[in-house]
Amino acid sequence: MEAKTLQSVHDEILKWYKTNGRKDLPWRNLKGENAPYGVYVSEIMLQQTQVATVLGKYYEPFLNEFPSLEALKEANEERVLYLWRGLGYYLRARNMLKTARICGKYLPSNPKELIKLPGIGEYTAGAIACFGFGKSVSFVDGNIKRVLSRFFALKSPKNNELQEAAQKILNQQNSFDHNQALLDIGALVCLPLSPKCVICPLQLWCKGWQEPLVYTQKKKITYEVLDLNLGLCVLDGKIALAKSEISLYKGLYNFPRVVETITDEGILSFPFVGEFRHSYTRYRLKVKVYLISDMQYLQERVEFFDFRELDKLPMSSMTLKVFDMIREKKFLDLQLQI
DNA sequence: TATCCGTGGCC
DNA sequence: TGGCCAAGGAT
Repeated sequence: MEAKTLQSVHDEILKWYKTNGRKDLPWRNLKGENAPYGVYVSEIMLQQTQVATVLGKYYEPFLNEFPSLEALKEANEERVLYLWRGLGYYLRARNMLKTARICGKYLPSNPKELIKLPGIGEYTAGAIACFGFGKSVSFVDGNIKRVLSRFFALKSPKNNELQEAAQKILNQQNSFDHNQALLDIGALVCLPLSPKCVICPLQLWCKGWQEPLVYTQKKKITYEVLDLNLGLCVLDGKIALAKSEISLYKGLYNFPRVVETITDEGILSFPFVGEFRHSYTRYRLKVKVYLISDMQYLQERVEFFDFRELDKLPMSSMTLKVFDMIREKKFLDLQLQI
């Protein structure tokens, strides 16, 4: 691309950004020495997660409780996971704590250093360097990948080709607005299935706009349906929960699974509390909850919690759904007072 | 390289 | 309603 053309591309991108870009994102308006930390928190939360979700319930409460990397460093893991309740991909939260403890007071500003930290990959390292430290660096996320693939007509491009494309089109004079503009164009204009090429500031130079779907083909997900039988076990007004030690929901408190016992009636003969559907990644769960009075029918080692302690524990959305269901059914009201 | 790791919202 | 998606990283 000629220098003159590139200049026009940069101008159009920034012009579009000034009138159409998202200026309301709190992590794009941070000042002072803690700006990199705020950007860091936002970038981790935004991994595979919608902006609206992060904005709604998670970003500000987290920054209020842990306003700096130094504050986060002193946190205990359960509290960090608690603030992550329902956000998903809980490894992110545990890795943030690890990173804070490794770094101490400040994050490094160099992408090559950032990427060595747990939970920070190629995209996040570049985004922190650019948005947090004002470095003139390029990076590629799902949005930018789509924009660049279409712009340069790259069919199933390899990672290094995308990185080179991003570097080639980077606006060194204003990388912050340029990169944020590319993210916004991807999110608002260059949509996966129905791109709005008519209003796109890049259409004049885009090599892929006439057949945009060619560049966004994805693998089909094979969903799997699973039954999950959980036990509601209450002793002396306390409820049994198991802290996960496997990668799924690691560090969170879950209802224990029930051992399968074959009876004449069917698989399980325990009193039935209720059921609901829940899905995660490629699994569709039908979750059934049974009342269990004998711990020997529980598959996991459990701890017992008073109902007053429950609201302080880190939990997944699935576990919160179990509590919602119990509450709705007025089940165990007397025993648990919930 | 492919799979695992969550969730809520959309149509 | 069910398939699909959204500012990825770790293994």
